[in-house]
Amino acid sequence: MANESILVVDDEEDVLELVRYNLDRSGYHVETATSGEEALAKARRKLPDLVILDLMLPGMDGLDVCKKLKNDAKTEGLPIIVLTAKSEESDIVTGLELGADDYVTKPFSPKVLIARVRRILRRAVSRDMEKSPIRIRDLVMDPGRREVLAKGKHVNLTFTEFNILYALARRPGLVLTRYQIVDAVHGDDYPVTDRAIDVQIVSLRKKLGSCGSYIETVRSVGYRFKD
Amino acid sequence: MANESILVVDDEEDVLELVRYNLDRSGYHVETATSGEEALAKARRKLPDLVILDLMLPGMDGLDVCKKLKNDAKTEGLPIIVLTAKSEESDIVTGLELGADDYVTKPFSPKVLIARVRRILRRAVSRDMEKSPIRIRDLVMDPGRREVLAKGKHVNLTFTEFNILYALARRPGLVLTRYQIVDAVHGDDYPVTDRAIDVQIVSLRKKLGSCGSYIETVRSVGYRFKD
DNA sequence: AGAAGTTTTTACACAACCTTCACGATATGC
DNA sequence: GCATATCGTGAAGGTTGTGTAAAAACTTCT
Repeated sequence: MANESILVVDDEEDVLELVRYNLDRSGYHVETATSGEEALAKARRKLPDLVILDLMLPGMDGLDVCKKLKNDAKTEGLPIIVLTAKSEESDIVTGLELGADDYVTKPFSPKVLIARVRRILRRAVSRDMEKSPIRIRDLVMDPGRREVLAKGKHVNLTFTEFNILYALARRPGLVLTRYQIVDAVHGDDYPVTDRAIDVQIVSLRKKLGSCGSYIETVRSVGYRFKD
Repeated sequence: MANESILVVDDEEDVLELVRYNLDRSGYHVETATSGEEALAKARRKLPDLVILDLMLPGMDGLDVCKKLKNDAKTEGLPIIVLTAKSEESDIVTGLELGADDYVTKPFSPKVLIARVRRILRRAVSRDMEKSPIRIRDLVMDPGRREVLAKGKHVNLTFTEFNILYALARRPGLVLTRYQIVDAVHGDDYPVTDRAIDVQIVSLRKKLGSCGSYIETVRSVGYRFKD
């Protein structure tokens, strides 16, 4: 896989180095910027896959950078992780409202940062994947439109139902455990009982009518889409 | 299902009880310790699958425990979740640098804790999974799909049958005792009579048809997959 | 804040499964 | 070839996992 590039924006040199070192070690390509202006310029010139943005910047504020990135058509889809001191809680909220995807509070552990980076990038990748519709026998799923057709008839699924079906239908034959399904729907370590999945499966099968039997139960393991 | 054992270390009795109650309910086996020394002793005596460690301990500090666990060859691979009060942020970082795998800040919700526990434990398990299919003569096993083909024909195996066959087929020619097989299927110390294996073997051979003869009996030792 | 819709938990029945048991079959050592 | 330990096998019983409905807990919208 082409290794993703990450733009890190912070005015403190040592933070920059710490982050660069760790991301490097995890196989990412790192660009840096020490001011908001530089960050915007670099982001526009060579679109990175992710921006890690300190909110405390000299001159142009981190929140402004965030806003500008989200307002530019070219960079609006760019995921942003906001870096902030614990005390600036309100900034976190503002940041997230402005479109940041996640935040990490200083002081942060490299491990946590890397984990967040991975999660965000994984999400981005799967967003790309979601472009091409899936067609299996008489079931069609269009991830872009979030639309499902079973035997040509439109089926109305909820958010969770759609995601579960998509996770299964994307890799027919592959068995997913209930917790893998939870991950696919809500991201890592979302706290639910596994029985929640069963309930969703029931209503999925019901809504899908005769296509409902495409979802197979693999006893004491999980579920799979019939191949 | 093999239930994992978790060692919980905290000096406050009520925290201990809260954690125990919730982990119990989720099907884990819980051991407890109220001091660092006790924790180290118990961890070494009977290796748990995971340690939940409060950093605030009387006597030996939680960080020391963490360090000691990571320095002992026997326990270095042991995943650790660190429990800590919100205010001790710097300890979290230190903890993670010392090799802790995750942290939860007090006060914590049981749900979140359980989710973290699951994630950590799952990591260990799923490393085994996602393996490539095995092909021996006219038998094919795909662990990701939990699918078996004998002479090109699909064979429907139960959870236990599949696991036994997989354990044997993974190392053709190697003899496994009945208890090694039990371990492979249910994890350590699962209480069954060894005759239970025989019964499973019978139905396996029956279902596999002519491929059934690939499973050889090694009298007074166990079974093996014919090489 | 209330309502509508969605998701999760809870509880229970039922079916599938695993283990045990009992006894016959088969191998092994003498 | 006989005695003995070990294995094969069918049936019974207990355990576990799943389907399902209904209630509780969240969300979102008004």
